[in-house]
Amino acid sequence: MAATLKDLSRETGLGLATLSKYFNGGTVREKNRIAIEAAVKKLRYVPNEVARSLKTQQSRVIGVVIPELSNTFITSIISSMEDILRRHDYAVIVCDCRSDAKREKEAVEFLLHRRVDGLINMATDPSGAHLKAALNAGIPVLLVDRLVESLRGKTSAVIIDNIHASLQAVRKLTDLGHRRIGLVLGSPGLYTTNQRLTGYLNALQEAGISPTEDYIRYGDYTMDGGYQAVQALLKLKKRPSALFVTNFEMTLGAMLALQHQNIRVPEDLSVIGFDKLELFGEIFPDLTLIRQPQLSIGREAANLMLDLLSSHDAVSHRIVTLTTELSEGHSVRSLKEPLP
Amino acid sequence: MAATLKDLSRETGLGLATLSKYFNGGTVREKNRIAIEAAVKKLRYVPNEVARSLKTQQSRVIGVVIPELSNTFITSIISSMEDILRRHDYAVIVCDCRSDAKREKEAVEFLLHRRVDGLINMATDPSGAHLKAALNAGIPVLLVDRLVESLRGKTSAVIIDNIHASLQAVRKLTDLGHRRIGLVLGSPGLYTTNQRLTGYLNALQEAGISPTEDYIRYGDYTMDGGYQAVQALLKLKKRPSALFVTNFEMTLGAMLALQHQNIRVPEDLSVIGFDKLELFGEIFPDLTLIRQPQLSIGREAANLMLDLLSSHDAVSHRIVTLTTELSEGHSVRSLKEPLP
DNA sequence: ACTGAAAATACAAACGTTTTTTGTTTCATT
DNA sequence: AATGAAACAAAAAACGTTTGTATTTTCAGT
Repeated sequence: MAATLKDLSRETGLGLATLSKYFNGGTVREKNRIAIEAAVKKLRYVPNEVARSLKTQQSRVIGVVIPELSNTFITSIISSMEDILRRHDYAVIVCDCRSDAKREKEAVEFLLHRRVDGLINMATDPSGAHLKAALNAGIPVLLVDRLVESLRGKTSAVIIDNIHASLQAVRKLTDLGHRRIGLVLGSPGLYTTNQRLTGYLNALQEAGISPTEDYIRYGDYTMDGGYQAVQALLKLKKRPSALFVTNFEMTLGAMLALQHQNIRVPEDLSVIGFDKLELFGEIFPDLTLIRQPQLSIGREAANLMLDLLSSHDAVSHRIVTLTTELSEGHSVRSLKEPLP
Repeated sequence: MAATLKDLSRETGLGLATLSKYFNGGTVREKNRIAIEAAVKKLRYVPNEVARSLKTQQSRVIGVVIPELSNTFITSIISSMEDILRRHDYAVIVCDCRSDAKREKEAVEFLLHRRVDGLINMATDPSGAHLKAALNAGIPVLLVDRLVESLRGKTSAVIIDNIHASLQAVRKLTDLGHRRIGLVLGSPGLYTTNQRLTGYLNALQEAGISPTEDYIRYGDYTMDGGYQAVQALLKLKKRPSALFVTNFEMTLGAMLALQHQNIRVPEDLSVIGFDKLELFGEIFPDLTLIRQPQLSIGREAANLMLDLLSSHDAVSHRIVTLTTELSEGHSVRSLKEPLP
């Protein structure tokens, strides 16, 4: 059906080598160029990337393994990543593993069979076991958003400065006189959970506050988890005067819980959230929150991967840390001034 | 680096054909099976899908071209699609064209170069020009969510019954005595826009109401568009008593506009929206709306594509139409009963 | 142990490129 | 007219599989 180089060769009378050279950016004589282009149009020739991949031993495909496709934080990262990679002629195969470690491992194996040139992973399995095969195969692995301890030094990564983000948020609260600060974290064990907890503890220490176990809650990074966590916090005898919620879904859940309990923000309770996303920004427009630069994360990841692919000099792994921004709304009040 | 069949052949003393047969589900002698499995483990052999693709002339890759990756309606379809396809050993390359017809065409070409076995497209360009190359190449094309008129009979499709969905919603309103019904549509020219308008007009006719041009607004399927459209509707001398908003983002925008204008739902205005999505359901929990079965759309699309791929009997194109559901909340009131 | 059929295997060609080698043509420069 | 470089042709090997044909092995039935 589809035309091949051989057909082109017959049509133009040129040799395979010349044609191959033409398609790979080499120079050919003007009249040959014209002949080739005419033949391409006539025979509707398109280069067969599969054959090319086999010969060059690179597929020009990047595998991306993520915990969840239906998550705007993740898709906006992927979107900006894919954009850049495709512009460099790399295709992206995305595998959604539904936050399931077994599926994640299968996805990595699936991608290795397909001989992807590189792997980008937002890790579900904190042990990193799923990535061993990829590292053995010698293909570059790039972690996004979550570091994997056991792979320190073996992979590159693009992350945000979680500790500082958390520190910054909580410091804001202590600066304004808050001493009872509730923290809503993701699932225990995850990299970002640990980091954001550390930042919180650092900020408390800085302010000379000793942490209260009851104020630290785990909400699984889901809206419902955030909702439950806040409900629990509100039931405490000594209620917190402020909340820091460490991802977007949980922030949404937290706000709903507060709304349902008729708690005013910031009069009754101060709140700092996480990840302003377009649509939701309009619903709770005045929230103070930590913003992650999703577009930059995607861009850095794509560029770093392209670097890794072009420099074969093996093991120069880089960890790119991006900074977050504290976007000030009106959901935090100072305890030092009385309410009007 | 990576082991090949030849290495396995050397290691086990078996021929290539035998090994190939083994990997493709054929039977080999017990002792050979054991030898092969040992060698696979020892040499860490993984089949090279690229070589396999070249030989078999199928890439086992499906290309998916969508207008926007950061859209939960779309990603939830893709998610369920990818799940099924991967289980059948098909990889999915997703190309986000940002609702740009030029990018869409480039994406299709990109995928054709990679010799995808099939193409799934939620079309941005209503003319369908971008798909010609794919049809010429003879690969199956499957449209999702949006039909392309010019391709009638040349592609399969999975859609919802837009006319009926719209009819059902608007009939609900007329049944309750509403006669001034505002309609917020997507971008002019899009398939779904036209269909949903038709359903609206049919319902009006059924109720003996002649349509008012002022009540029909285009909101581009964006939240902001919905917001603006509703604001314009509210400025009319004869305000509508009810609204039907035809996608999720616009429904959100509409609700915000109403909130900002202190319009009570349903006391002051009845509203029927579109596409309940998890997170938002909690924010406006009592909305009456049309629900699309995203998971089913994805599932049907995947299965239909698998069908198309296995049956080479060319031109048996099928259009699968799924039904929507009117999910009743409390955002619609009857004009036949006085307010309490 | 002998036969015959079925199962298992070996061999080689093919898929569509890239790349190397060897040798030829083209064409501007001296 | 001679020189040299760039462009070209032709042929062949290679990438790692699959597959058709031909050959060998296996083993039940005698």
